Amino acid sequence: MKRTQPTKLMILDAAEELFAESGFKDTSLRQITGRAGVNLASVNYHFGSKKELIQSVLERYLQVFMHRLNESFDALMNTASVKLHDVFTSFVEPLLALDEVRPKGATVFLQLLGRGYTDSQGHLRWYFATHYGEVLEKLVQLVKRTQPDLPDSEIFWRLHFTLGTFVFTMASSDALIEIAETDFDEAVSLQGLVNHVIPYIAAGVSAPVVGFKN
Amino acid sequence: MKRTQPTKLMILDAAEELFAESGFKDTSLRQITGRAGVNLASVNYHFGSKKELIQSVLERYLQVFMHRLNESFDALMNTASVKLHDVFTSFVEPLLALDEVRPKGATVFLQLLGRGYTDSQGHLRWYFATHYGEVLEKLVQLVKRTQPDLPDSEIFWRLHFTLGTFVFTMASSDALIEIAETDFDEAVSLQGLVNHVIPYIAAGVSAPVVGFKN
DNA sequence: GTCTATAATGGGATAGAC
DNA sequence: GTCTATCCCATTATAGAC
Repeated sequence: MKRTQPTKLMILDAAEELFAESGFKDTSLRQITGRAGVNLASVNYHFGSKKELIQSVLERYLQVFMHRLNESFDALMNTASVKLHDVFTSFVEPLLALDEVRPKGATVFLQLLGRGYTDSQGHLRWYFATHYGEVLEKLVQLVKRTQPDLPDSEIFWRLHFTLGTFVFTMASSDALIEIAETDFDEAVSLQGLVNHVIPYIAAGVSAPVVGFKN
Repeated sequence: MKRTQPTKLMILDAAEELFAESGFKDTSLRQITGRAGVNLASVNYHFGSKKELIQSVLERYLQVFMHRLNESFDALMNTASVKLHDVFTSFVEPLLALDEVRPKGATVFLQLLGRGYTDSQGHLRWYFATHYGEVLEKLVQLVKRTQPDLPDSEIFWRLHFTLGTFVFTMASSDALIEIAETDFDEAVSLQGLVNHVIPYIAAGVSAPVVGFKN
């Protein structure tokens, strides 16, 4: 009853907060162990290196999120008429489920995602493709079904635009929510922010196709 | 005739390349002076500190870009019927003008913008608001004119989503263009990428307004 | 203005006692 | 598993000769 938490968990919890706030490179092991109240050397004992610590932090969320997202997609693929809005809405439940992994889990995860994408030069993209390619493929199939006239390459572009919208928005969600509060008297939660962004990206992905000059 | 270039310029040119590639934090003064072929100490002599060097690199582009963008907006505001698509298209000319500042200037500028927004925790957002608030205000006015039914707060949200789409896309433009090349046999230039993204963001901003739960 | 040399700091990682 | 002490490295920045 007096035990607080295993050191390994304390490190993970402190690390993810700091990573989300300041990015991976700008967070030192000394800051992490300081906040966690554990010894500096314990990071290397439990994780081997800072790099592996970063991976562990991300994986704790990715496992839960991707598993649930996969199930959401499966359910949707067995549905008669799928709307694009439904495809993006199926991200919501898996995302909010992360609040059970950790307090503020959904927010932190999205911020980490943003950090991972911009800090580490495509490393995360490669990790996604190799570890969760199957889930991503289902996403493409679902979008394809709702937008049968969209060429494959255009789906590729628009899903990447969407990723950018989402990741950037969530990486700066704290600032955005604060501005909305002070400038527009709107008290917005993370869920509310997601509700705002879904119509935006759904409209973008389903925009009419025009002739392009590349 | 034998003079290559002033040291100060050599530093700026080398710095912006490395910053765009790897971010501000991940680029050391040693890398910069190494590529520029100048002495390490000259950075502090000419710029005072790394921080001021970063500012100088950004300002060289921002001055040109914002000045031209302001003119584009002025021209548009004197036009009878403005379409949303026109508003976003008015970013194109000021952007491409940056290729005259430096080779690959437009690409580099957009990548720097992405870096600045994600690396430095809202510092750049504040800089924008204080130095170029007038131009941003014109943007809001123009969008308002094309979307009279959109509440102010919704314009705020959607313009930030748009910023995210744009910045993220451009920060990873190299990777995206390479993927399009290998996976879809599409040879896309930066201009082509911009052409792809404009319909997406225009559709997002003009999406129908729905009732929200915040 | 440019150079060498070096100060001052902070980073990740580890050896070895407990 | 945990701690102290330390190593080794890279960084930014500066002092001072030229």
